[in-house]
Amino acid sequence: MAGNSAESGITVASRVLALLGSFDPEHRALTLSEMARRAGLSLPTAHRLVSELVDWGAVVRRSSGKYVIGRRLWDLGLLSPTQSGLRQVASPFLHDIYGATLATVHLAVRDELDVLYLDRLSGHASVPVVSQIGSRLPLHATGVGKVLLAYAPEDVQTAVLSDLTRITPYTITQPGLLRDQLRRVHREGYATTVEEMSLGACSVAVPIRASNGQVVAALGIVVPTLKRDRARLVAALQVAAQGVGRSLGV
Amino acid sequence: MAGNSAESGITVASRVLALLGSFDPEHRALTLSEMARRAGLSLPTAHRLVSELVDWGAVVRRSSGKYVIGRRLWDLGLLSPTQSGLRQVASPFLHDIYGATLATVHLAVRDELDVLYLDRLSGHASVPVVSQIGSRLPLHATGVGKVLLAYAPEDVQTAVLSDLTRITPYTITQPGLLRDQLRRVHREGYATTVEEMSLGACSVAVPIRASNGQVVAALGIVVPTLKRDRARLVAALQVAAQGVGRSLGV
DNA sequence: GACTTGTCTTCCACTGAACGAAAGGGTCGC
DNA sequence: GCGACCCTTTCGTTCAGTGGAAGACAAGTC
Repeated sequence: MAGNSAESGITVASRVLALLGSFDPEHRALTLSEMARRAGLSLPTAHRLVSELVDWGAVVRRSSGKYVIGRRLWDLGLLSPTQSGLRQVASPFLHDIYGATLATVHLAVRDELDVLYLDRLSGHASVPVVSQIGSRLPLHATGVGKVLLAYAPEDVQTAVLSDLTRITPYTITQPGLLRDQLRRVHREGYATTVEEMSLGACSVAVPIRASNGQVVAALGIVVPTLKRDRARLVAALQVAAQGVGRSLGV
Repeated sequence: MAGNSAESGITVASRVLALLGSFDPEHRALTLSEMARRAGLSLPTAHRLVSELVDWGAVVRRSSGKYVIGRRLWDLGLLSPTQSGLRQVASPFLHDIYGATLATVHLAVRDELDVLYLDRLSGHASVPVVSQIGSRLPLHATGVGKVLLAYAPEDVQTAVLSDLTRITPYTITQPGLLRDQLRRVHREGYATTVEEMSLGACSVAVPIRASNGQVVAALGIVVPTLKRDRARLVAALQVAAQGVGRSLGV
């Protein structure tokens, strides 16, 4: 998880970015002192920079004593063409799947050694899942992750296989076993997990291919149990994935 | 639309922000020179700052010769608690509405003198609409806009009413007429538009109230025509809006 | 009441990071 | 060949940014 920053970087820009980087999904609201500490800056410096971020157009905002990410950054992020473009194209197909399965539906891409969730669609009665839009989870313990890993470059695969953290008792931690599964993903065109990420949740996922055949994302669902209807779920997913791929242009 | 920047601000932070601000929904991919020009910076300065943004964790990214907003900024923006929190709570209810109406569904808040779209949900066969998640539209020409305007402070209302830009031949540009409609929103609990934003599109919208009664957002749908079933649409929206409000906590 | 511990904010003298002019390369199209 | 775009690098000057120290306020604790 997390964990870059690294290189000192004595530039102002890097300090600004360090300040913004002090926010993460578990720390969405921070006091000035917390931000300064997490960013490794002196308090006066943090104060000045944060004030500029506030004065400008709501990049960060004060909310009941703490600082939070503001609207301006929210909509700036939405301009990211790859994330938002894919999301927008895929959106109607996600609803199709949701309509057909009533399961939690995920659209995800690989970001380095993690799954990055681009979209999540869940109803009132869906299985509780840990994923959130914008959050990252390990590649080896999720359905979409296994798909993305199966089509990832060799060096990514070896890197992931060399560090299979256990999350539940059912998480696959043996490299050989996982490699077998990845091969099967290639053969059968879909991946599954059974309580490997969270107890009581199973998942099925398929790749989304651009017109050139390249796997650019994955589409998956989370269900309470993988009963007999696995074939039906896979079929629904594949129809949607092909639809997304065709709409992608590239 | 748009349009702050204003105050020069000779600080580095402001330059970084100016560079990021050179992106907008119509300019999602820019060359270095374009960014420098739009941000009012010299080319070497822009080059250095942008390089830092790239070197750090993909705040911006090069994509086929141009620069685009990167993943890091995308997920930073998603940490914004107000936007994402509301979105997440409302999401299942949006699907309910979609299921009941098959129309394009909108979740929006007011941002200064504009509607800011937090979420949009549309199917394959929905009416084409201009809104995008993260985009802004005028308050006076959209269904959700009228709702948000009706519950906005007096000074916001007068500001908006004093500048009613015409968008289609049916856009309401007479302050008196719009004020009447706003009063009706209070009375009847919903707002409508008929081709006021784009030809061939009508809309219905209702307010979302937090537990304290405050209107915090609006929920709306876009349909081809407002036939007899207006009452049914309003009912579906109100059920969902109450559901969101109850789930909101505050 | 005074004392601790936590916020955030302001001041100010020193210094080194950021600036832009100018020049070096790359790649198009004509 | 030329011109018109891009992007990148170098380098000396200068001014913006830095952190120590101290002030201001609020919430506990004794």
